[in-house]
Amino acid sequence: MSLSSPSSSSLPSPATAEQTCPIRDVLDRIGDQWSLLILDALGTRLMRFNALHREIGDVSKQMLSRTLKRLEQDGFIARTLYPEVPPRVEYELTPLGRSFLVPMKSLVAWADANHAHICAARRDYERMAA
Amino acid sequence: MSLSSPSSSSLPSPATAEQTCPIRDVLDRIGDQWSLLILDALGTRLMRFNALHREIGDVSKQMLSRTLKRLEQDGFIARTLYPEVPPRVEYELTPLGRSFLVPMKSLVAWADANHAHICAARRDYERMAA
DNA sequence: CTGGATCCCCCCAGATACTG
DNA sequence: CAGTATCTGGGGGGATCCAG
Repeated sequence: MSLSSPSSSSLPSPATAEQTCPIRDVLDRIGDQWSLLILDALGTRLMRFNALHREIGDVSKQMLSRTLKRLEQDGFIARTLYPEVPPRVEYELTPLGRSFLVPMKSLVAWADANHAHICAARRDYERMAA
Repeated sequence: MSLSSPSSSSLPSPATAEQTCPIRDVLDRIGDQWSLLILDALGTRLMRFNALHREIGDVSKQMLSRTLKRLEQDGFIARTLYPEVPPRVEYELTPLGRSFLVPMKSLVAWADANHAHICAARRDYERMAA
C-alpha cells in the first residue's frame, strides 16, 4: 500500500473526482486546521456548540460549523438536536471517532515529545543562513 | 496538555506569530497535502528530486521543492548536494524523520482499515438528504 | 538535473449581519 | 443558542519560463 498517486492514469476525473487512495482521502479530511482539535475536545466529553467554540478559542463559528458537519458526514461524531427553546445541540464521538483517538494520541504524543527538537532544527537552519 | 488555544490572552502576536501549542505547531507543518506523502516515500529509501516527483505523481515541482525545504528546516529530512554536472541531490530521512514514521504508520494503518467505514458513513448521510 | 522566479486563478476562511 | 448568508481578501498551488 502506497500513498502515492491514485491510479495516475489519465482519468478525466468523472464528475466527483472519484476517491483517490484511502489514506489520502482520510488524511485530507482530518488534516485541516480544526478537525483534530475538535476530536480532541470531544474525546474528553460530549459538548454543545458554544462550549466547543469557547474550548477551541480561535475558530470562527463558520469554520466550526463546517468542520463539525464534515466530521459528522464521515461518521466521526454524532449530532443530537433537542427541539427546545432555546435549541440545544450536543456533539459526541461515535465508536469510529473514539477508535481514531488511538492513532491520534500517538501522533500528539510524538509532537509533544519532539517539538523542542524541531524548534532546535529550525534555529540551526537559520544560523546557517548567516 | 490541551490542543486548544495558545494562551488565548491578547498577545498582539509579536512579529513572528510566536509558537502556539506544540501540537498545533507540528501538525500545521506535516498536515499539508504533500508532507506525509514525501515522508512515506523517503521511508522506503533515499531518493533524488525527480525520483520523488515521479513517485508522488501529481505534485508540481514548485510544491515539491517548497515542501522538501520545510521538512529539511524542521529536521525531518536531510538534503545532500553532490556538486557534479549534472547536479545530483539526494533526500533521506533523519533520525527524527524516521522516528516520526512510527506514529504516522499507525495513522495510515487506521485510515486504511477504516476507509470503507467512512465511505459507508458518507453514503448513509447522503441517503438521509433524500 | 535541480530547482528559483513569475504570473495568475481559485478557494479557503475571517468578519459581519441575520434567522429560527 | 445554534447556526446560515454574503462579501471579501490572502494565499496556496498549478503552469510556465529561466538559471546554474
